[in-house]
Amino acid sequence: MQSLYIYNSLTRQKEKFVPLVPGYVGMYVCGPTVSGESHLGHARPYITFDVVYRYLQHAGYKVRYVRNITDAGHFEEEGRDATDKIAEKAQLEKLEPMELVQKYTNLFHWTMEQFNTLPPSIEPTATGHIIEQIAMIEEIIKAGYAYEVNGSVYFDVKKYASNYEYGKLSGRVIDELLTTTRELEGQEEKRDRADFALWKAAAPEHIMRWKSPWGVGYPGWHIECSAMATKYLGGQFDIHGGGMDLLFPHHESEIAQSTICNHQAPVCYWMHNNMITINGRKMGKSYNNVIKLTELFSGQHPLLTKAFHPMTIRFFILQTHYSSTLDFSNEALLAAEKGLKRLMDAVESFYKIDPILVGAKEIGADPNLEAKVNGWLAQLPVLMNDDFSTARVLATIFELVPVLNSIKDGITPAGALSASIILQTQATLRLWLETILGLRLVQAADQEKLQGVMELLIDIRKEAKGRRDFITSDKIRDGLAALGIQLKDEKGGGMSWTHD
RNA sequence: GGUCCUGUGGCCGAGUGGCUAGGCAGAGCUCUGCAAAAGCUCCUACAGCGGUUCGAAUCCGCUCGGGACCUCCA
Repeated sequence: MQSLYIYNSLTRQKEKFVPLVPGYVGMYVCGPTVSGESHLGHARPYITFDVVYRYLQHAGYKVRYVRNITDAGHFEEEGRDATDKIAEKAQLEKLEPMELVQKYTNLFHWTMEQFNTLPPSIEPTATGHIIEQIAMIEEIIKAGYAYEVNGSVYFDVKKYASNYEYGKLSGRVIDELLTTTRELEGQEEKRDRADFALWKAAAPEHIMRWKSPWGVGYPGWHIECSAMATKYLGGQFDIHGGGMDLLFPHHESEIAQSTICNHQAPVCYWMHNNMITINGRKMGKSYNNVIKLTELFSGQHPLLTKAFHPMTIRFFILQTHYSSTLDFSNEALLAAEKGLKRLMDAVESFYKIDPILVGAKEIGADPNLEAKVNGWLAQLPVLMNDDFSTARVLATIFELVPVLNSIKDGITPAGALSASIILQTQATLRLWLETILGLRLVQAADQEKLQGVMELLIDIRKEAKGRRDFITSDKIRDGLAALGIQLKDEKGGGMSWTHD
């Protein structure tokens, strides 16, 4: 297998992927904050890194994939209102904080299943790692890179920057950060405006609170990822993923914290997915333009004309390279839906072809076509190794679609391809579409009864057509169409069907 | 204001200096009781202006447009 190249945000170039320990990969991806429902934008990193996870496994690596659940809550804005986001919402909904967190965690898991993403190896929660976070903060203080004020602890960015590179990942210039004139409230405690909180003292009414060496409070914004990544992946690990919007300050600060505690740069390859936009603007809370995933699945949103299947969304996302912005629109989703259906229909009927039954020989009759097919199949790993180019992988698979359909329809003679190439193509398509890209083909296992019913109806329709009783045959076809099942006459009198 | 990304045909989107991306939509043809599906064919674009080069969507510069981050954000 050729080498995998990954675009590393840290070095701003594609680099050959070499794991720290041969055969093993440690990967950390920033997970959801479970204080509310996930929207389309959140789906992108989880699907992107699901494919990365799948591909690394396919490449033979034993991967430990860690994706956290942020359930301790981030702060609306430093000091403006020391209310934990989760605590605030909980009061509105009259729920216990942990009850709220559980509700949205469950919903998140359900959504991930809909998308057919594999569960991570470890899914640690922030609240379950308060001890580790406190220990890490203590270490940073001991090392002299943090200071305590009134029960809160802040990271000393200026000091860190004098010995290490702060801003390397995000391209920030430390002096600019230090001299920015913009005023934020509640900064009095900090020695410098670029400093960030490691631990915050909790106001009396604050619901989520833990005891610490500095008094009762709650962990700061960035420390959970450093603590959990270190615990499960070690002081240095291979891949860290997340959205581009986390580059600064979140990941930059994560590097700083971990570097102090572990005495090395924590991550070898930083990967960042780009944003999903809507009308050219980032989809995000702050812009008030989000479409929740449940709205997408149900079609209940003013911008949507119908419900969209999770696989359509997965396909839609994979049709673009993860590092490009992806513009959402109802129209774009409709196009993705149609394309996916055409692809899957072609592939599914091709899977049913038995090379022996169709009379394929050991040597194909059309060497040209064979060469083309082989060429496309061989191209797939090459494209994927080029920084996970799922868009080009899909485009290449689409090249095969006319060939597959034409074999199915008997337009291309059965023996054009050799039996072994037919088998190999079937296996390769399954591998890429299902195992690597995670596009689930068959809807459900309850298809058996439906299959039987359909065979019966097809029999009746064939008989009717035989007597040129088109009233009956059309009734069957139209009736099924009304139920969302499309019956298609094929050459030679056969019939096949698909449904939405 | 600072840092960075980006501008591709009706729409979405790949594109490593030279060879057709692909999808959706549209047009024609074939097949067909009709239909649907499918196959074949057509639609060949790279914001603008300069420059480098035998040759640029692809490199450089400028102009114009769009966006992201700098604050919670996938």
